[in-house]
Amino acid sequence: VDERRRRDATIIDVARLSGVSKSTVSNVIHDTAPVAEGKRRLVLDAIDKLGYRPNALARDLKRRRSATVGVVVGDLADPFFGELTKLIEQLTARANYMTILCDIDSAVGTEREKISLLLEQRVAGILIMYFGGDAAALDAVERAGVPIVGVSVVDPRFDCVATDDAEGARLAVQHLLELGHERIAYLPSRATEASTNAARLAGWEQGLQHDGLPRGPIVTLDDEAPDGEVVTLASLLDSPDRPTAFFAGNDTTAMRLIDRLESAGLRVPGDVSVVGFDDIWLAGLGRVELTTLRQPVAEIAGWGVKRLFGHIDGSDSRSASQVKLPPELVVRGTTAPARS
Amino acid sequence: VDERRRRDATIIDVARLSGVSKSTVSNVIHDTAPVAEGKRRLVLDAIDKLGYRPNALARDLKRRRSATVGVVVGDLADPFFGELTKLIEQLTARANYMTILCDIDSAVGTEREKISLLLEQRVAGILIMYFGGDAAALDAVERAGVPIVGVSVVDPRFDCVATDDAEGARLAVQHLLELGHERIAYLPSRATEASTNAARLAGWEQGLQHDGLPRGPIVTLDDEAPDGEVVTLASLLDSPDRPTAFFAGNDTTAMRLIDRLESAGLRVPGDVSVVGFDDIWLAGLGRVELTTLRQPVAEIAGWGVKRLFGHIDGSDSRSASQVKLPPELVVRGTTAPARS
DNA sequence: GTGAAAGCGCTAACAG
DNA sequence: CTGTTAGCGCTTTCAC
Repeated sequence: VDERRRRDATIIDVARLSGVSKSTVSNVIHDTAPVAEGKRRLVLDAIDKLGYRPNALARDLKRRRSATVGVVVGDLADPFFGELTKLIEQLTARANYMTILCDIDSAVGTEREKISLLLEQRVAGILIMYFGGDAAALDAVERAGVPIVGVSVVDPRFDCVATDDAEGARLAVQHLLELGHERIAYLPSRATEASTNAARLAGWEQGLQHDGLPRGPIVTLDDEAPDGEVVTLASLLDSPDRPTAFFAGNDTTAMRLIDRLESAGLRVPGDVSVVGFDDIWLAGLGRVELTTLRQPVAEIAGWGVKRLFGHIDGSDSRSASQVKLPPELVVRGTTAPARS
Repeated sequence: VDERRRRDATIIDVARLSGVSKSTVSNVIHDTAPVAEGKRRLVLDAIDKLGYRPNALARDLKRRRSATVGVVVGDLADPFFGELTKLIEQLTARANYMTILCDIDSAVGTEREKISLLLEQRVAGILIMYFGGDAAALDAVERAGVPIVGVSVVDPRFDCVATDDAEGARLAVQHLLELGHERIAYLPSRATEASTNAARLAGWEQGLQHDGLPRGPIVTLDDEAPDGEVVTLASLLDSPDRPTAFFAGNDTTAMRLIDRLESAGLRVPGDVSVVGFDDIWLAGLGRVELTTLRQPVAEIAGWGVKRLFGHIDGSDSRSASQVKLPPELVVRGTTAPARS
């Protein structure tokens, strides 16, 4: 006997047991029309007795919209995205929607397919924290008429809410310049999405230009063959004009960098200064004391979810617009004056 | 004109456009029966032309089972659970299932309700990383015949796969004893679930007993009124017989503890030793160098998902059994010999 | 090989 | 107030 194939109680079972019709049951469940008190009790009892639980699949099929939203994240293991995802899930739950999770692992490969699956599930909307840039995926979403909003991501093709990354980078550079640094490198992060990294890179360039300084190198921690203008950290350390400061694309990258620097015998911030981005909770620990740019993560999540639901219930317009929230420079112990 | 309410193309549209019946379309989509090559092409073309995407809601309703699993987590913002969740999502996706996420925020309050919603979605199974102990919630799952497996959680009422927490705690204590510590406190973590904390606590007690040593205090970082035998860290620091070592319930708690200790002027490991649990990636950083117990997180995720699918496809028996994976002591820089 | 038909469980008119 | 009815989009026998 396959116990699992036992059929769940349906609304019809409830109707039968309580001696009313399906509609009446539906009415007492959703309070969608007044029901005589006697029958209401009967129905409630029957529901209880049968352990009846409405079938969301059937409901959503009928309503032609589901109460789920898709959440696409680049790397859940990064504490910043863990926190952001957590907040999003909470806000979404509060709106009585469930969250379908997709971790893209910062790889473009699975993007199209995963989004396609989300669409098959008929999600009411998509919150995307990492966009690899697959135009076909976006087209599909568009054609399906499913609203999508970028959270901590910026792309002109859809609504976005993110920290003002360029501004943050400018603040970082400015801070470093004020400390007398002149050779400032940039270290993009892997978990962070391309456009975000690009914006931070642009801010870094601008900050430098503003002072008429040459752009420092773009660095990677990976020792694999660096492509293009990217340079490995290892190759930099021995260089005579090694940067005196690094601006990292996010906090975890910054922490990794510091680790590398220190195990190469350099002191932070004595020999080299480092500033991160995100201000994850760990950045504030006494042993880390990372100077960084705080992202207003709760606001980002709040805005993102709010805008998505604005689109879902049609109260919001369809035009793609960008909300940029200001980052805040948090000066801690990984930056110090440049040695002259 | 409400663009969003435009109906998606259905299988009937495809059938009409390609001049065949629904069944044939279904057959070419699922390759469930041979279809003449000519018709097959026609159908494929029509699908492409219409941008047809099967409706998972309808499919699942008909099949009476959905291709989703519910994932319940206590605190996604904790890096350990972020990573575990990520792994679970990947494995689940590989099995062509989608993941519905529920963050319980380590609060029992929402547990019953969230699980109920998962059941309404007719998830094929539930993976639970945090169980507050709500028996009614469990009953409901049971009655619905939905398989549930605990991941990094142990409870006799369902299948579980977790690190051998007691063993880990014993190893921690043993390590500390070997270093000459005699007053060893335990600091449970908040993100971690009660039974897990209990197991670690039990292991800690056992380890101590084994050497005939008295149990040290159970400590909390919160300065709110501690209940029962729990004592605040603050009250301990001034005490003449302050512990010389702490065993923390997880790495983030350990890192918080170190922070507190150090800002109170104590040196770690000079004055007091600390060992964590989990071995999250950050624990290995040069600045942290946390001595901890490594959980085999990939194995846990792998086993958990595997067992869940074993139940889903009926190949696994229904009896609740516990899989315990061995932790590994990783000695780093937060433990040192006790000062005599 | 292919199509017709019977639902899956529920909602939403619409009558009474 | 309450019941009847007509689907939502798809899978799955079962004939032809």
